[in-house]
Amino acid sequence: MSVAIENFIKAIYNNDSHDIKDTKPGNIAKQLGISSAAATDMAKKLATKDLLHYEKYQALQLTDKGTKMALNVVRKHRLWEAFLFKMFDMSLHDIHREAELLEHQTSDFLADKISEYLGHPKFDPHGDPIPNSNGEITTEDHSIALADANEGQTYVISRLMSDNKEFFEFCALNDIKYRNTLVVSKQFTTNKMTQITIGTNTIVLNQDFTKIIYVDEK
Amino acid sequence: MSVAIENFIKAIYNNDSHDIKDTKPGNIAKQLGISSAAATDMAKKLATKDLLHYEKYQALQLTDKGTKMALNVVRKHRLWEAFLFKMFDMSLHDIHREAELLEHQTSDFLADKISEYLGHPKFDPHGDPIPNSNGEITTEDHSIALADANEGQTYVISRLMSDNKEFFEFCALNDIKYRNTLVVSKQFTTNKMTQITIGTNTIVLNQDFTKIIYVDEK
DNA sequence: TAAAACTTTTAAGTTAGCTTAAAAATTAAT
DNA sequence: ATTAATTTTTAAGCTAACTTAAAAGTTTTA
Repeated sequence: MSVAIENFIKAIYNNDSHDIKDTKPGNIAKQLGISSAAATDMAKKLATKDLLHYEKYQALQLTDKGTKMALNVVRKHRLWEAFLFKMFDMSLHDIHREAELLEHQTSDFLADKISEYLGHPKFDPHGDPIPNSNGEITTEDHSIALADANEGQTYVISRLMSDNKEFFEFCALNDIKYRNTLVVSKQFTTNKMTQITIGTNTIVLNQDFTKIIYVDEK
Repeated sequence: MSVAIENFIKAIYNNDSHDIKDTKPGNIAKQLGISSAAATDMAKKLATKDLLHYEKYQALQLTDKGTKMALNVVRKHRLWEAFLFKMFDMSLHDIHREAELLEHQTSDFLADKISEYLGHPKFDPHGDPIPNSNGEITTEDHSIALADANEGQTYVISRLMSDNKEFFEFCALNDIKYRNTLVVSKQFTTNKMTQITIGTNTIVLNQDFTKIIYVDEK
C-alpha cells in the first residue's frame, strides 16, 4: 500500500472521527493538497480494493478493512509522536512533522518495539488515543475544552487537537504543553474569544483556538 | 529528491567505496533490483542534475554534489542503525531493514537530534563510519579481516560488512556481534575457506564470508 | 422554484519510475 | 583477431499519482 493511499485513508478516518464529518472527495483533496479530480479517482480505485464505499456525489466511508488500515497508520503516527517527545527536545509541531513521514515507513514489528519501550501508552503528546496492535482504540475522554474551564480549578492539559504551526508557537509561548498542570484563576468568555488567567499569566483564546485545547480536572 | 534517486546515488557510493568498484548501470541495477535500462535512464537524468558524471558504457562517478548527497543518506542510515541498536532488542539484520526505509524520511534536524543523543558516534553497529553533518567521514580503519586473524590473539569485532540475511543469522548463531570480544585459538586457511576456533567454538567461514567480518586487535 | 454558485465527475494529458525486447557496443574466449 | 558471450543503450510502452478544463450534478439563495 502506497504512501498516497495511506494518507488518503487516514484523512478520511480523521475527518470522520472529528467534529467535521465532510468526507467528500473535495474536502479530502483540500487537506491532502491535491485536486478534487485526483481524489475522485483515488476513491474509485480504493473502492475496488474494498477499502471504502464510494457512491457518486456522496461522502466517502471506510470499510472495516479501510478503518483497520487507517488505525494502523494512526497508531504508528502517534507512537512516533510519543517516542520522539520522550527522547528528544523538539516542539510538538516538529514532532508531528517527522511522524507524518515516519509513519509510512515503519514495520508493525518496530511499532510494537516502540510501544513496548514506552510502556504501551494509551495517549500521544497531543492527548490523542493510540490504537493498540489489534486496532482497538480508547474512546473514553473526560476532558473538557480549556475555554470551558472553571475559575479556581486545577487542570492538566490532556489534548492539543491541531497540527497548525502558529497554534503550537502560541502554546510554547504560554507554556501550554501536554501534561502540564495549570490553575485557572480567572475566566471570561464572549462569543468571539475566551480570556483565561493561568497563574499570573493572562491569555486570550480566539475562536479558532478555544476548541483545540482540552484539559482534565486534577 | 526522491527515494529512487537517493537509493541510486547511495548504491554508487557504496560500490565505489567498497572493494568492488563496478559502478556501471548494470551492476547498480542488479543491486537495486531494477532493469539495466532503468538504471541507464536514471544515470542520464542524474547527470543533468549534476549529481554524477555519465559517459556511455563507462562506470558512473558521483560529482561532489552527488557524494555529498550520498553521505547525507548514509549518515541517516547509520545513525538509525546505531539508535535502534541502542534502544531496542533487534537483530542487526532487522535494524538494517528498518534503517533502509527510515533514512529517506528523516530531516537533517532529526538526524542531528539522534546523533546528539548518542553522543555523536563515529561508527554504527556494523563498524561502518558515520559521516558527520558536514559530510566528513572517518576513514581510519585499523581492522583486519577475521580470516587473517592470528592464533592466540584477542580481537574485538569492529565491522560486519554485509546486508545479507543469512550472514546475520550465521553471526547470531556464532555470537559474532559488533564489539564482542573473541580469542582466536586456532586458525586454518585454504583458498576456499578459513576455519577458526574462537574459544571452544570452531566456525568455518566460506569464501563469501571471509571478507566481511573485520576485527581490531585488543 | 429557477437561476446562480459551487462541487463533483469525466476526459485528456503529464511525469517519475519502472518494464521488455531489440540494437549497438564492449569484453571474453578460442 | 575474429567470433561468441555479455553488457549497455535505445525504443516503445505501462502504471500510479497527479494536473487542468469542461461537463454534469448538487446546493444555495433570492
